[in-house]
Amino acid sequence: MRLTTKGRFAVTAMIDLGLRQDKGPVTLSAISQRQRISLSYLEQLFGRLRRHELVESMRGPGGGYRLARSAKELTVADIIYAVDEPLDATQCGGKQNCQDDQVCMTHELWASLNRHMVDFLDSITLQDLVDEQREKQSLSHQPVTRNVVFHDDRESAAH
Amino acid sequence: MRLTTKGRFAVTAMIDLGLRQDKGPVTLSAISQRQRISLSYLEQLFGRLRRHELVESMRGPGGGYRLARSAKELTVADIIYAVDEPLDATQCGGKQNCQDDQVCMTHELWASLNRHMVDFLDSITLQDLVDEQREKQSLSHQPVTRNVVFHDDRESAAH
DNA sequence: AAACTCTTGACTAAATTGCTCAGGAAATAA
DNA sequence: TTATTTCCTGAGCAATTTAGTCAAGAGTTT
Repeated sequence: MRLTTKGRFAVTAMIDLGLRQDKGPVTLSAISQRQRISLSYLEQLFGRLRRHELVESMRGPGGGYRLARSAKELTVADIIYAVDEPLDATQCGGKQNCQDDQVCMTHELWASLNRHMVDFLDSITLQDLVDEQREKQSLSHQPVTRNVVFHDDRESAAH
Repeated sequence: MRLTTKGRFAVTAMIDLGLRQDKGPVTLSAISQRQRISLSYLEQLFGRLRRHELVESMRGPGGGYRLARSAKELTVADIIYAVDEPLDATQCGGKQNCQDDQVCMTHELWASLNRHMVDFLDSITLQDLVDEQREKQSLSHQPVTRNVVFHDDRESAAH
């Protein structure tokens, strides 16, 4: 399980889609404008999301993308795996050049943390994130900046 | 919060250190051999870990590294932040080129998922991982491969 | 002095990120 | 049929990151 900005772009776009798909298919150019992600990059990401059957596409005017399943049955882990592809994490990658116990231990260390991560990200559904987002929007129409705490404490401590 | 193989190397190395530091300082070359991570790369990683005061170093024969605090007070998030540095995640990075609500929404989407991740990784201590590892080693001295399930189901489905 | 270990910095090949650009292919509307 | 809209594909690319190598040094111990 790898977590980079690529996966984040995908999750962001999927939340946008989840928030709006009730009014029919959502075009990539709309998502591009709202979320400030380049159209071409979105096309790449949605190509993968489609091939992994997380979204469905419709061409032509009035077309766009729709979720292929209910947002409740779509987890963050699903999305990240769709765009972030394989990654075997361990050096020996399950293959059997794993000759002594020590390499297997490295193997095990990884697998362990990885399992934690996957379990966690698999427990968050797209619906959760959509709901969270709807709540925030209905609560305040003031600048949302107040909510954006982030991990600034850590970062300012680092520098 | 970014999660790449770099962070994993660091966590692996720290678990190795946690498992062995009771017998005195642990050298990087020992970790390098056990975990199959290049010595030079470990040197880079431990430079950061030391500067963030997660580990202490001792030079000369018999020297090596030791945890700077108890493994209970060291979380996975600490380690990952130490080696993976800043990363502002949002496009506007807290700065005020965030002119309309829409950019702020992207902002908010990120911050939200990020908070989930940080909370989670902050809840796992190095001690947790060390204990888990000790348990596994004492349980079986058979090849550990059985435990390594990973996400193969997902990957084989993809290809 | 010799051996050991950390420490720093310069450099590098390969991969990944986040695009641009150029063309198609399918669906709809005129 | 033609124009328009949208998805779809692939090539290419600059910047950054990854995971190293190599070389020289600085502090400790024997």
